[in-house]
Amino acid sequence: MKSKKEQIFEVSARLFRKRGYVGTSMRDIAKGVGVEAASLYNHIKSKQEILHELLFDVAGRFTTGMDEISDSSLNPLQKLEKLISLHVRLAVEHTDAVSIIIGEWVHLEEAAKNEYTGLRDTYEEKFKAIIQDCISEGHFKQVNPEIALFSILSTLRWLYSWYSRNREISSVELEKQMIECLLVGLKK
Amino acid sequence: MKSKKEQIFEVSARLFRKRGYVGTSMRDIAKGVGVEAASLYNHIKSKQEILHELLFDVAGRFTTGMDEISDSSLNPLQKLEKLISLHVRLAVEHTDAVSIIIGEWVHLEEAAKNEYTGLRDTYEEKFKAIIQDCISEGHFKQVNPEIALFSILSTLRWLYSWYSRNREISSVELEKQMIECLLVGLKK
DNA sequence: AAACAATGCTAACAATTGTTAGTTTTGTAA
DNA sequence: TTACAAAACTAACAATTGTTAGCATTGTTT
Repeated sequence: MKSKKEQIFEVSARLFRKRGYVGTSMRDIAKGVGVEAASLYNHIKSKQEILHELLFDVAGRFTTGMDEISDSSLNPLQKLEKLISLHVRLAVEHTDAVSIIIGEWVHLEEAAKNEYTGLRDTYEEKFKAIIQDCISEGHFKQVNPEIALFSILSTLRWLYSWYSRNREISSVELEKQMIECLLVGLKK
Repeated sequence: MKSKKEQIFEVSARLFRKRGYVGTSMRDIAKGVGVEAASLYNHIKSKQEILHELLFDVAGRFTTGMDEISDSSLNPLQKLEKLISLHVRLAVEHTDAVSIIIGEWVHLEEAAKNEYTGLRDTYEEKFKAIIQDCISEGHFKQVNPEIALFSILSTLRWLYSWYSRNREISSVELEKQMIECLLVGLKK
């Protein structure tokens, strides 16, 4: 059974995704939970805390996943496949939270925002390093690694959006197709 | 010389991008323009009108561009290249507005929101048709066209964000690299 | 100079915001 | 049953929101 605090986070994630952080009032959240707005404060400290919790929880899952993959003994191409798998899994399991991490981090208060962008930059750096390894070890052509990173990452970031519109595809199939499109290429 | 109305749209685009539509007040916009909030209403009808104008202006540029390319006599692969070129150009020339089209359309009021999603769906359908032509005419492998569409489009949508962080690259070079990554593929 | 419209200003409005204080209800342990 | 803590409620707060009304200033046309 879910605790009230968890309920609040769940409802908030759904509403933040639909109307944004600023566009969602504490009274909206309260209504979703089935309680008066003031009662929320028996469980949480502030509205900002909700955003912070939602965002850093899923950010942590990404960075943990990245570290495991990055530190593994797989070859760089296999690492990329694992990263795609990570993104697919998190997009499927935490659709709303992933949506928020992408669109609503700007509404974190200054200190938390800096912390978040730091995490994100580190994540992107590690991602890029793996792509560069793919190039130097001869798996990839001599493409601009920045642009390859950007191309892959933006697709992975959008996964949550696409997945919520096309639930019928299995995540295994989705993963396979993503590898084909992103890593192998479309051209015959 | 820019009219006051154009100034308002310009400032609004910048602020909407930074803090979102709901997170930007009319007083914020007024300060950016150098005027009192009430004075804005000599030039515009409402805050919603600003969002509507910004959004549908750039949406129109996308649909016009798509129609020209779609109706042309180019082969489907050339059409895709033209589409990439279109997205690069609009991301460079209208960075803020493109950002808004992606993140803030949810704050359109109901009727306009439906109109917008209609435009977007049509756009995506035409995009997908071109990809399907690429497959059936033998330019592309037998990939899932939905996923190929999604992969390409999400990268193109994220262009504005990447471009604002990496201004030094020329848009010609950017375009070339995008074609390589998105259409040809990374694998050696 | 007189007349005019365009555009600015101040002041105010009703509604909504996040949050707090104080009190009552609920559920559990003694 | 009594006692106590958890969690709900009502009421209210100061601030901010988009917008309007009414008036002053500006610049242009007669």
